[in-house]
Amino acid sequence: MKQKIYETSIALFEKAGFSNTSIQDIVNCLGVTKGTFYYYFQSKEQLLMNIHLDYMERLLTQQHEILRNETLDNRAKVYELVYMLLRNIETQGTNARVFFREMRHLNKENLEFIKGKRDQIRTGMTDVIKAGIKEGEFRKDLNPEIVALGILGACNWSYNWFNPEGEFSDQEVARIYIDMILHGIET
Amino acid sequence: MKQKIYETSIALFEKAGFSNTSIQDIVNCLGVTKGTFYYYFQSKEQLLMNIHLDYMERLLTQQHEILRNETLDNRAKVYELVYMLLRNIETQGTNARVFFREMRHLNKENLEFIKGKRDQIRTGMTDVIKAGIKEGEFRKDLNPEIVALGILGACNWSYNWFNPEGEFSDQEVARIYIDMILHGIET
Amino acid sequence: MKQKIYETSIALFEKAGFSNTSIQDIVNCLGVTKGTFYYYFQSKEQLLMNIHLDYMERLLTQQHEILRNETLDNRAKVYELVYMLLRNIETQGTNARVFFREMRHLNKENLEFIKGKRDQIRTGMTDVIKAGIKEGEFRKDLNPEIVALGILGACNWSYNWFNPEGEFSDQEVARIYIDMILHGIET
Amino acid sequence: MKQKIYETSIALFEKAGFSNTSIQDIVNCLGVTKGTFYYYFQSKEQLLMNIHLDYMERLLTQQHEILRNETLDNRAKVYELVYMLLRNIETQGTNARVFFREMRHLNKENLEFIKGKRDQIRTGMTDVIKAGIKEGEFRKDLNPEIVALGILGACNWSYNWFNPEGEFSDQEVARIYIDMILHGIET
DNA sequence: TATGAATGAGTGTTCATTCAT
DNA sequence: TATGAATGAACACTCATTCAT
Repeated sequence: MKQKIYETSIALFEKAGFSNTSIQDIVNCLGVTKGTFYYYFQSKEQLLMNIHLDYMERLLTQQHEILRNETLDNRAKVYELVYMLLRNIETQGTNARVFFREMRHLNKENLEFIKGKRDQIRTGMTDVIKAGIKEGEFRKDLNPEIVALGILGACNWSYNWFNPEGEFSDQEVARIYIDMILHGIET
Repeated sequence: MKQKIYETSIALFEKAGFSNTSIQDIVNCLGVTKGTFYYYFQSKEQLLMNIHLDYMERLLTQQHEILRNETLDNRAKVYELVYMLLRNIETQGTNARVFFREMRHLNKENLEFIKGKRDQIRTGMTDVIKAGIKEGEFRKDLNPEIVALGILGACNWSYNWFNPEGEFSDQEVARIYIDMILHGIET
Repeated sequence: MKQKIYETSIALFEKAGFSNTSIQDIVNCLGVTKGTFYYYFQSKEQLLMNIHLDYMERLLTQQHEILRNETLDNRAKVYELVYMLLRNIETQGTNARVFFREMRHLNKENLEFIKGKRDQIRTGMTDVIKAGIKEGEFRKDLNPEIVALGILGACNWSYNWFNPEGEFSDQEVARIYIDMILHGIET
Repeated sequence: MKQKIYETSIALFEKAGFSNTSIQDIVNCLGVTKGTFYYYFQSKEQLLMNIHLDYMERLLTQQHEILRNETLDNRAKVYELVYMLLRNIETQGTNARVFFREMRHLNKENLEFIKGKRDQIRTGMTDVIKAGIKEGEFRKDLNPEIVALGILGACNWSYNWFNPEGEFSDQEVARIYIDMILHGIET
């Protein structure tokens, strides 16, 4: 039941937004009553926090795998990170959209916590860029912080438009992005 | 007074979000009463729509200037477009954040309208990429639609982190982005 | 202008009801502003009271004419009274409907006053019935008060259905009513 | 509780009118909160609709009983119908007054529905008159539609003045009305 | 004679949450 | 484990009315 509430909520939050989805909407969808919701979740926000935590946990685990993989050079790591972000947005489109859109409905404390996690993603990317510069793989005249933010922006923004049924798969988009990031678009 | 309500609203919407900002909050800030708000605006949503229209209008006007400027080659146009987007996010940070975050609170009809405008920005960028490919300025082996989305993502995402008081100005960020986009980060 | 406000109000009150018609609605219809309304009328209720007073005044004047006409016997007076009531509902349908429906929106004092006037109509009818009984024109075994209320009910109720464009004119309805009242419907 | 809200509402609607009775007024009367009202009723109007439906249902059931009673001739049926209408106005005075006065506060759809039901009462009466004319019980030179409207008017109007504590009972009024309707008031 | 800005009390309605059962 | 009745605070919005100009 807890799982069912969790999944139904995500689906509804994506469709109508967190604010516009009432507990009543959620339990109506499941044919139970509001009491049931509060048996499993302390509050509406705690449910939202759960969704965020799960999403971040998954991302951080995958990032961790990539970063500690010593068989990859930094070029390959950037590729894997970009692909990982896009893949998660594709395979978990609903969760991803809820994550990116509804973060602001967390209270201050929870928000800080999630922002901290999100920052780990950013610093992970930044560190790879920095390492690549050190190793001579990447140009040293481009600020690694800004470059990382640019790459993350390109990836994260795709939650707005990425369509799994569309012409391009997550892998193809990742390939194009990496090609552009590594070699530029100029002839 | 209309202008004062408009500006106060944007400030509050940014701080707390559209849903979490009540008309009461807005008018309290100004020391007037709710009636006054409704004297100037038909509804809370119409105010939000006004904010969106203004923001898009400004962007589209500036984009138009760039696109029709025949002294610029496509490389220069991409630069100007990137700079324009970042500059607007810097100089109108508050408006920009409200724009990107609260779009979903428009009703269906208004949302479609604004999405149409937003699409003009996207096709503007795409067209420049395509033209650049035709002119031999840009590589022909990278899909222009995806490239455009990548560039816009990198730019737009900056509303999340861009800080006018920070180390880098909009112009510097634009320069780094363009350098990366045109030449890549690889050595 | 006062007259224009007066007439527009009646039209709107009939369409949407007194409560559901705002001063704004009224002045919008005339292309003026609310201040103008309050220049001519002290309050929304005072306007309603004016409408009621006018309607009653007209009715009472006409009733007076009939009652003091010595060339008519009581039978003829009943006919004239019935015809007068129906005619007013026909020719002033809008006013009539506002009168009958919105009386309750007057405050206590005004309501009492109007009810007093309305009672004069009732006692006028009752007195004619009583006189007719005395003169031997009408049966003495029917309570004149109840009979008067029955006749008034039949007439007044017609504001609910009377349609000037319909099959029957006010005069024809009056003739049928009087025939029924005087002779009954039984063979 | 639902029943209590229902009854309290009717009482208040009668006293002050539908528009002038707020949900707050209703729940104050019961010492509960507005939430409770909305737990049982979807809206203020739905409650009004319930009141109307109940009233009409009761009337139509009773009418049905009379019409299908084959032991009654048409004369007797008219009597029973008149008595039924007056009896309901007497015994359910409050409901009746709310019914007659507040019908206009229903929305278009609901209003049409209720008007349809009300029309069944009218056509019921009309049909009896027509049948009576066919059977030779009633005069054939009086239009049955108009006659029916006259009778209904006399009856329905009584919601304005009928007082159960008054000199005359519903039965006595019905007897006088029927006598007048059948035989007329002329000597 | 008319405007237009502003008020303030009120409206119907929503909803996260609680709690006895 | 789940219900269902109830709360109470909040919300967007309306409107008759006032008043300086």
